[in-house]
Parts: sequence; C-alpha cells; structure tokens
Amino acid sequence: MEQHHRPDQTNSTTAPANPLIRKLEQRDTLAPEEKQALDKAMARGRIKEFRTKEEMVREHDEPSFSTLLLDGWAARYKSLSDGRRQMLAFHISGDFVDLHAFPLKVQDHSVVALTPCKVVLVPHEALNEITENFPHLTRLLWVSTLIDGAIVREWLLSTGRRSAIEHVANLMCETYTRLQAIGLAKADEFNFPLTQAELGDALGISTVHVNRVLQDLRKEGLITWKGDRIEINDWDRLCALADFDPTYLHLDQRPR
Amino acid sequence: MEQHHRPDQTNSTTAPANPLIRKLEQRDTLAPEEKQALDKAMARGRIKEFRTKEEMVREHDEPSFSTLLLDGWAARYKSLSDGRRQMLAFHISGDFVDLHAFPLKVQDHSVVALTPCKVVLVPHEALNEITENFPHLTRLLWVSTLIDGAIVREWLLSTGRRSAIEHVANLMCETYTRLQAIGLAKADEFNFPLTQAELGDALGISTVHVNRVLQDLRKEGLITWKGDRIEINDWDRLCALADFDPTYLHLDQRPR
DNA sequence: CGTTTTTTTGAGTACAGTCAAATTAGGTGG
DNA sequence: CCACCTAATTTGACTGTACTCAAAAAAACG
Repeated sequence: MEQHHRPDQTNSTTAPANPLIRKLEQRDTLAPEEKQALDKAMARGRIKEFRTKEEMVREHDEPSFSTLLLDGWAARYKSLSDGRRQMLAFHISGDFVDLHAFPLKVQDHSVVALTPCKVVLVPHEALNEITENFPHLTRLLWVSTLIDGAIVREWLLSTGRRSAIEHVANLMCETYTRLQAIGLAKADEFNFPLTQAELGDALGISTVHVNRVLQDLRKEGLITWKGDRIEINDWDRLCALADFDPTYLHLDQRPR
Repeated sequence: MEQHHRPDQTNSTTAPANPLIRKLEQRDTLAPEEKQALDKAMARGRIKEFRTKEEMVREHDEPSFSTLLLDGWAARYKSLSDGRRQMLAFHISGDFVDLHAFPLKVQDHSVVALTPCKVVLVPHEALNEITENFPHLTRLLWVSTLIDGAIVREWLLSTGRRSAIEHVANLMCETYTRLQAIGLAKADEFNFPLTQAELGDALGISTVHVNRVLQDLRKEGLITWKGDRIEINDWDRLCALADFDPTYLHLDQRPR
C-alpha cells in the first residue's frame, strides 16, 4: 500500500499507459516537458485501492491530495440528512474524482467506489507546482473540471425535464460515448457495473421505477442489460428518444 | 454601445467598484498587480446591455470573449428539442456567465437576461494573458467556475431528491445567502425578479405546481413573495425544511 | 383605462412512489 | 459441483405528488 507509482517509460508517440495523459491528449497536444511534469506529479502520489461501496472521498474533508482514478468505476454523490441520496457523476479511468478540491480546498460532496478501484493520490503541492510553471497544462486541468460541470448540467436537464425513460436513454448514450472515446466500449456493447438501486440514485427515481423503465426500453428493442453489460440494440432510436447532443461532452480535439 | 469600460481608480483599500475584484477578494487577497491586471483585462472589453428575456449567450456559439455581469440577473439554461426548458444557474453582479467557454471554446448551453442586464465582454485574449502571467489569479478564476459547478450539483440534488417544497426552500436559502454575501440583501428580505413560470423552469416543475407550493410556504409562515421581493419569515424553519448546508457555496475566505 | 402578463383556482389524469412479497442471480464454502 | 446464503431484480396493489388543460382573477404596464 505504501508503494509508489512508476511513470510509464515507453515511447511517448504510442498511446500512453498513463490514463491522465491519454485523457488530456484527447483534447489537446502536450509538450514533452508537460507530459514529464504530469508523470512526475503522479510519481509523487501514493497508490491506493478501494473495495466496492467503500467511501473514497468524504464531504467536508480538506484533503492535501486529489484522487486520480486508474482503474474501476466511482460515483460522486450528495445525501440529504434523512438518507435520500443523489449521484452527481460517474467516473472512470483517467478521471480525477476530486480535482475541484485542489482550488476549492473543501469537499462539498462525497465519492464512493462502484467497483474495486485503484487510484493515485496526487499531492496538491505537486499540482500547485504545475499551476505555477505550466499555464497550458493548468488550462487543461481546468478544462477537465469544466467538462465534469457540463455533464452535471446535462444531468440536471435530464432530472428536471426528461421523463424517466428519456433520462435512462440519455444516460446510456452519454456513458457509451464516454467509454467509446477512451476505447472501453465494443461496437454496440459496454460495461455498466451498477445495480438498479444505484442507477435510481443517479436518475433521482425509485428502484422499482428503474426496473419498470428498463423493461419498457427492452420491450421497445432499444437496449438489453444483462449482468454488468449493456447492449445497444438501436442506437439511432435511442439517441432520438434521449434527445442526445454530445456537444456537452467536449470530446473534440481543441488545440490551444 | 461602442464605449469602453473604465477601471475604477479609487483607493484600492476600500470596497472596489469593480464587481469582479470584489467577488474574488471575498475568497482570497489580491496583489496590487493582480487587481491591475483584472482592471486592464476588463478595460479591453466592450460594455453591452440586454433587455429582459433577451438571449445573452447561445448554445453552440464559439465566442471570443466571456460575459461578466455588471448589473441585473441572468440565467443559464438548456432546452430539449420540444421546448421543455431547464434553468441551470442564476447569476448576479460580479459573475461571469460563460467563463467556462474560455477554456472550453464551445458554449454547451444558453444564457438569458432575467432583468435588464449590463455586462462587459472580456476578450479571451485578455484572459489568456492573465493565465500566462498570473498563476494565482488563474486559480481564482478557476475557483469561480468550480463554485458554479458546486451550485449546479446542489440543484441536481434538489431536483432529484428534494420534494418541491423542500426544493423551493433550498433555493430561497441559497439565493438569500448569495445576495447577503455581496451586500444585496436586507436583514430578512431580498430581490427576486423571476416569474413563477421561470422559477418552475429552475425547479423542474410546472408553473401551476410552483404556485401551489408557494401557497403552502406562505401558509406555513416561512416566506412571503410580493412583486419582486421575497421576505423570509422564519429563517431557521426554512433552513430545516431545506436541509440547507451552505458549504457548497464556498463563501469562506481561503487565502492561498 | 385598456391590454397583456402573471397568478390563481378547479377538475381530471398520469407518472412515479411506497410497501411488501416473490423470484432470480450471484457468490461462497463444503 | 452443489447447497446455501445474500443481494438484486421483478411483480402486484395501492397511494400520492405533480401534470395538463382550461378558465378566472389579479397585477403590471404603457
């Protein structure tokens, strides 16, 4: 548990094993010294593993590091004092689950592991050195928190104005698109390791209603969900039902 | 309309007339050269006015400037293709309504003026110079977009898991607290220039239901809404009903 | 003072929630 | 590999919150 992260030493012109670099390069090119700075920052972080359902980040904490997800699925959430819970985001490999707490200092929500997770705890001090010396890299880290924000806005639109079935459809389109972008989706199938109860907490509806809506989607021939795999049976009709416009995912290359 | 913004030349130890500086100083101290850089950036921007209900920022636009609100109320929103609309945020004096589009380049939602608004259009080029030369200031601009994000997360919690009456209560607590922080609220009263239909679009409920929930709140002796003024009749019970925890507003001083 | 917008009320409906129980699936140890 | 245990899914019956449509009343605006 006290081991340290070794940066990837392979040829940097091939796809990087460092999932953060891979993610940032999706958006913009990185100079060699910028990649080096990221590798160096991550190398200063401790590797940590979480079990399913374990709390990774707690509301009101003031950690001195930010948590970069290397492997597994995690979810941000907030709870009301009587226990009602709302998921705020899903995170996968390459995502910082709490980069916002680097500038903000205080956690305003919690993060839970949805599957076994492997993370690296990047010291805020290391991030601070990046912001002092690499303005372009700083903007890219800023971008990554902004995309998180854009996704939450789409979730708010879904929760406020989409019907339950449209909401599920939209989340499926979003998740498939995100996984596709980092090569974690097959042609028409992707991993979705949530329970229906957890999905309900993400959609803001009850478990029972999730179940009924999924049956409707299956009957309509749009998606099939078996175990932790979701198969998309009719992408076009799913997108139409969802009113899906991927602009908010900001997946296009946008060089500086 | 082609006039330029003149930075405030008064003694910088008193409350600044520049609402952006005032807002950032709420969070952290600014060095004189940082204030100067902000004033200079704003001085390069064109002043513009919008009428009530006028669109200030359009989804999919790629503007070369960001819109800083000097006066009035504005709201971010997204719409579904059949017209259903969800508000995503309210903005008041000192807020950038689209700072995210500086790093992201593309607008993923629109912004509408809720009242007559006066803004300054700060060129992205000017912001870019700030990020190249003032890392601390960059972090503060980053913080401001992160607080926007934290508020949207609270709205998502409200929309997904709070009942309509709890949701209204929470929004009233949030709005009062934000206005209070910049000196725009009286002891137990504040300006709220929305129609019930607009409030419904913010809450994700119908206009009719807004009206009925407001009657319940009035009957309970919690708030009174007359014209564009809301009076808080019982702050403690309102907070309790709302399950209000202002952590997510990040209003405390957090020096670097 | 008339026009338009906003708020309010009423009646009927529908989407989604709750509670409880049955069924199925998944994981573990013998 | 099977039996058992637990967790997850599915079903049924009933309830309730919030929606729609329509119209009346009240406010705001010029």
